[in-house]
Amino acid sequence: MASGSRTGRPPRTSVWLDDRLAPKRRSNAEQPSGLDRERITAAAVRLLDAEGLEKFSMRRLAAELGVTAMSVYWYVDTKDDLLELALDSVFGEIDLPVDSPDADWRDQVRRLADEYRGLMVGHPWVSSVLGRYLNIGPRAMEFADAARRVVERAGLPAPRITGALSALFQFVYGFGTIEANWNSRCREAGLGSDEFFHRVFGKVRGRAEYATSLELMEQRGGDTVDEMRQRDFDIALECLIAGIETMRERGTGEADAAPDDPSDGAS
Amino acid sequence: MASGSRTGRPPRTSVWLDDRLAPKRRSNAEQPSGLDRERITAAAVRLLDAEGLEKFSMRRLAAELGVTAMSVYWYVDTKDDLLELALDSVFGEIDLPVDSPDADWRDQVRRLADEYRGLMVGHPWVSSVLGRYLNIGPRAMEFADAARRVVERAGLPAPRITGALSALFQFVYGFGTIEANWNSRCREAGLGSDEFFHRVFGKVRGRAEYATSLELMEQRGGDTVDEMRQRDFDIALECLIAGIETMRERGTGEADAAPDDPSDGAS
DNA sequence: ACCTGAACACCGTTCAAGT
DNA sequence: ACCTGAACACCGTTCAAGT
Repeated sequence: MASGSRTGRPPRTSVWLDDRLAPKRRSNAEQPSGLDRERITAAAVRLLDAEGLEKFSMRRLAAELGVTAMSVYWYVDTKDDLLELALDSVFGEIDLPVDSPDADWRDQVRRLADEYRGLMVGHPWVSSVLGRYLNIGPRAMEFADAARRVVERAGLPAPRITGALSALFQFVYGFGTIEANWNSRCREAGLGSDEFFHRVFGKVRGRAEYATSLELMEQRGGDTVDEMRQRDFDIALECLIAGIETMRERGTGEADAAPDDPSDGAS
Repeated sequence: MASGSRTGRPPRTSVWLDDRLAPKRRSNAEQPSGLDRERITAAAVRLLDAEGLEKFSMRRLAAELGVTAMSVYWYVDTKDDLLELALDSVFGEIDLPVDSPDADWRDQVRRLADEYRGLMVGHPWVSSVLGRYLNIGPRAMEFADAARRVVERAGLPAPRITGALSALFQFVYGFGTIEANWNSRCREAGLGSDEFFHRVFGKVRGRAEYATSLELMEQRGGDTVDEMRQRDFDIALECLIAGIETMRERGTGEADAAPDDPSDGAS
């Protein structure tokens, strides 16, 4: 009945949880072809960046490494595993804030949000991969821990911290997804952001369904698409930070812990 | 040089912008096989719901319709076009608020957010499709218009409205993506949300990288995964609403319009 | 106008075989 | 221990042909 069991073996959950090859992950390049997990992952990231997730294939990757498609399977169980490895590897690019209790938590939130957004814009395939897997690799966990420490310093009651984290970083995720997708389409069309915008804009002019949206756009005349986007991001982020500040001491808690559980302040 | 031009014809942007077949979209089922766009789209949605985006294929869909794979191509240019049609069709399920100026905008925001989240959870493929295409179908536009009208009623200065919209709905998008993905994995594993959680939880116990996350989880003992998720969603949404309220009159505008443009209050 | 069949250029992955 | 080649069961899409 369970759809994942048609091949006999149980459905995979994540490289980080059930990787048959994990212990043999020696990075010594003593192999005939100089292959190892790091080299494969790095090549995957390079290819994903250059050609996109759609065109990425095990065969294409193997060719890039000068090797047969099946050689890669010696180091990696499945394509899914490889994508998870690539995902976690780019999380390593994020510059995490040092734990300085004198710094303003708001600035640190802004910096983390910028870093996260930058990751998604810099690697347009990240959004899609993030949405497909569990994202529990070691570097993603470091990022999550850092984010939690920063938001904890805002002084929220404990049960609200995960909600605030969710508001912040799910927003950045959604924003980065749209932005990365837009950029990819521009690249495919061989156009700059503004040229592509005006092409879409032009095709839609005069159609009733788009009247109000067009109107909204014309009010913001004079700016580039990138400027509008940056401003929306900044405003949204300030909105979130201000929202978090209001939740520090407000006693209401309609949405807080279960109705008959008064242990909100527990460490 | 542009990567999209390898096939000779220009890269597609959207069914809604360059659909060669648009005018012939007659819905009279006078065809030999009773096929038309609506029937095809409906079947696609059914199949996507039942088996997921990964397993969805033109051949599989054709089989479901009792027809050859290539028959579908008479009504639809590409698989991408079909996915955009399916996406817009489920946007039609969203129950839009009537324009009642006496209702509290906060309640209407909560309702729209719930509807949007419900759409993504009810159709786990929606998140992925949303992240890949432009989402400018007629029903998606109606939703966007409704959202804009609701947020406008919060009384923000005009240049902040799109930022606030972004904060709200990109958050719901991100949240819904994670949630839908989690649910899909549970279904694949043939487990309930809590059982699946405890499986992952168990595999990770004792590993240093996961120590702080596990600690965080244990503090919330006693609740089901769904309850925790619902609470995070509610708290995040209240955080966003509170944030929007603080942006109504605050004069700072560090992130507002361009520095030398004082025309903020323009209609 | 609508539908089919065969074909092209791909996929991820398995498996037996090589070194 | 590591890598290859052939094969399986698929893809999206084109194109010439049928009715």
